[in-house]
Amino acid sequence: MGRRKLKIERIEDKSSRQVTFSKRRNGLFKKAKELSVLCDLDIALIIYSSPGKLYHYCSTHSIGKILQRYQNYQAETDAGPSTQKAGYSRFLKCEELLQIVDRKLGDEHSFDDLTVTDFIHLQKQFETALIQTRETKTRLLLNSISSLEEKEKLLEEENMVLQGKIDASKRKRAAIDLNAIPTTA
Amino acid sequence: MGRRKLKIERIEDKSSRQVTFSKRRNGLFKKAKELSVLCDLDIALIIYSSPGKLYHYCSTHSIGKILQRYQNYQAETDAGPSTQKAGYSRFLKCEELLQIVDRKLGDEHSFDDLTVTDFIHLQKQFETALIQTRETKTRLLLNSISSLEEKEKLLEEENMVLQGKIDASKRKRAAIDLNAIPTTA
DNA sequence: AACTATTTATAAGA
DNA sequence: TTCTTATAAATAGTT
Repeated sequence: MGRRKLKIERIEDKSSRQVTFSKRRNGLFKKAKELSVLCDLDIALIIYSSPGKLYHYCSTHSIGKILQRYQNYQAETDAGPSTQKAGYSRFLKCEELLQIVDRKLGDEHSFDDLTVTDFIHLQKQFETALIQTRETKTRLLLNSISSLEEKEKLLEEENMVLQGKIDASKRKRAAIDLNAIPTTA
Repeated sequence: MGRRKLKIERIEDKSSRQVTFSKRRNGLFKKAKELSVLCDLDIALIIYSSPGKLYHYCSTHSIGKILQRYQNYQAETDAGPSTQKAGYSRFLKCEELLQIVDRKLGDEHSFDDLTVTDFIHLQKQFETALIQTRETKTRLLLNSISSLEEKEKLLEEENMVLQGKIDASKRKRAAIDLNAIPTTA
């Protein structure tokens, strides 16, 4: 649609490629939005432009719903008990993290009106939270181990002392025995 | 564009909504593909349809590149040393997991020609791997703790026995003392 | 950034 | 669903 029919192949001229990108990108976003409104569904559209720039459109449904649908999709494509188990535990983790992040976000955001950028940040927070959770758990377990090791050390020292007492006691008793029992040989 | 101008609002009639979805979805995918070819860029388009169905289009670039760009984007939007650290460790984690999954996939896939579906499965594998790693580490730590607890128990029992010996020894010595020292009072 | 000749997408009908 | 077709919308090349 234009003065001429355009062959669908890479536009070599840089400036006309840029112009076409600008025009068609707007058109694509508009179409995506129209489809999401007309048919009442969630659409995510991400464009990675060459210098690392990122353009995106996301229909304004809650992140929670999108996550949930994604989960459902995963559950659908899952097969076998082990993967289902893993999916389930991942889901719980996400729910926990959602609650944590929700608290952190506080009243600044309504949590039902987030963009893809927010989602990216949210995901980063999830991952950070996951790492921190993992590290905290590991630290606690390691603390538990080192306190047990300390306890072990103390018990061993106590054992040594007790053994020492026993030895001393034996020696004393031997000495007493020597005094108490008259030599007959 | 059609016989009449259509208001952009939710189509209430289910069957005409379905027809419109089918038509416009194809149009949107076509437009996305054209844009990605004309302007030589990566596009991901995901549509979450109501019954949990998922439609997607993804320009055929390598998952590795998309991941990398995503990483770059995250690094760009990062601020502060703590978040950067977290991002870094996450990146390493991904690299490790990529290697693991790469080995698993073997020669079946060329790893440079994956679709969004593959990406979803890959991500699931990442998450499963992460969970398994975490669970294995936790199990090892818990085993370590329980073996230490067992050791502690044995030492405590040994302590008891030694204490018993000491007590017995004391009693004996008291008895011997009574015998050895003549009563003068 | 606007314009406009054309092409393309698609709404309604069959 | 698929095809047809009148019409709306998008956009290529131009200014």
